[in-house]
Amino acid sequence: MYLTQKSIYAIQALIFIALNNSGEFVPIREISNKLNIPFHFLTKILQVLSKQQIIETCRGPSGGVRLRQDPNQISIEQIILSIDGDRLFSECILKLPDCGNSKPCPLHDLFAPIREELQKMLSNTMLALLVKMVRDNQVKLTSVTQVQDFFPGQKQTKKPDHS
Amino acid sequence: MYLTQKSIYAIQALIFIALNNSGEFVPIREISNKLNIPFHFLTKILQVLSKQQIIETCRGPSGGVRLRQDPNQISIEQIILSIDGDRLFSECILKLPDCGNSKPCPLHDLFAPIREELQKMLSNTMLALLVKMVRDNQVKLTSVTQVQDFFPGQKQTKKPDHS
DNA sequence: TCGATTTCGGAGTCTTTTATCTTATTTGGC
DNA sequence: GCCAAATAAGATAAAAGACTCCGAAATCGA
Repeated sequence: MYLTQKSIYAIQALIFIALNNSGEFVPIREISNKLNIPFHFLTKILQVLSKQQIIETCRGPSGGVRLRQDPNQISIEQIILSIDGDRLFSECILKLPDCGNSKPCPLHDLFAPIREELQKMLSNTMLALLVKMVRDNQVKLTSVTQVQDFFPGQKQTKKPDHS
Repeated sequence: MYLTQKSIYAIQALIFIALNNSGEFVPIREISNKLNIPFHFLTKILQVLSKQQIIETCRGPSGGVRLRQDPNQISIEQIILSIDGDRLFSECILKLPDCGNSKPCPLHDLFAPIREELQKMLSNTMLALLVKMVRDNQVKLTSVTQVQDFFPGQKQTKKPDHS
């Protein structure tokens, strides 16, 4: 309703990448498997984040992706803007093409403060905070997974990959 | 981004119907023409609003639709709920199926107050208020139309209908 | 250098939402 | 009773969003 599936995947993936932020590249396939995100779809999302300088990629064996910026510097707003553009923050609620302050739609003025607050919240929320919450097990990143499952415990039940 | 096209059309149509709230039935074709809403699509939306007791319909010559409730009693929230259900107010931002207060998603707690405020605003905003704003020409209902155009002024340039 | 592994990028498919078409059914007036 | 005007409802089509496939390019290790 608020975010596209792309943005959702982008946020989840970046949290996962930041969790493994040891300087090594995380293979996209691993992200896809652990978070249950369709592999090829994720690939394209990460390509966008790469062009936006949020992550960097490396091909070949032991390649993958890693953060290019400090997770304390990456806001959730920035992620959403990279993937969805600014529709969430600026498009008219009733989709009137020229809705603005001079001749707004009936909901414009009522909505404006709320979406402003939303944008403020998202621009003040840094990736690092969400990562901390996941790491402390206060929140979950997927419907079934616990943090422990993200890290090389032992016998990884090999799931069929989502290619 | 926030509302589906159906909800948007529903809100616009109800404002238009309330503008013509003289006790007579407003033909759906007229709403469709004046607001540039696809006729058959609008028909189905209004059928839902009819089942929800928000409007009543009448077939046959000089038939159409009219409000069943006082526009002061119809909230925008109610319209959205009728058409889209409560997804806007309750569905997890990251679409985690079991995101709740016990084990939420990373954005749950940050989003909660904002969407609560959104719901409060929409439940406090009554159709009558939006109607007044349109009537007073403070806001516009479609991208091009002025209030005067809604009422039988004179030579109506007959547009091709959107069937 | 070769082969395996991984991302890149273009094209194509599937699914959901939005919109259209067609055939009833109801209603009112003559 | 019949015709015209309107909504009701089901089937179909188009557009957008979500997802897949495949060949190419880069990289690493043997």
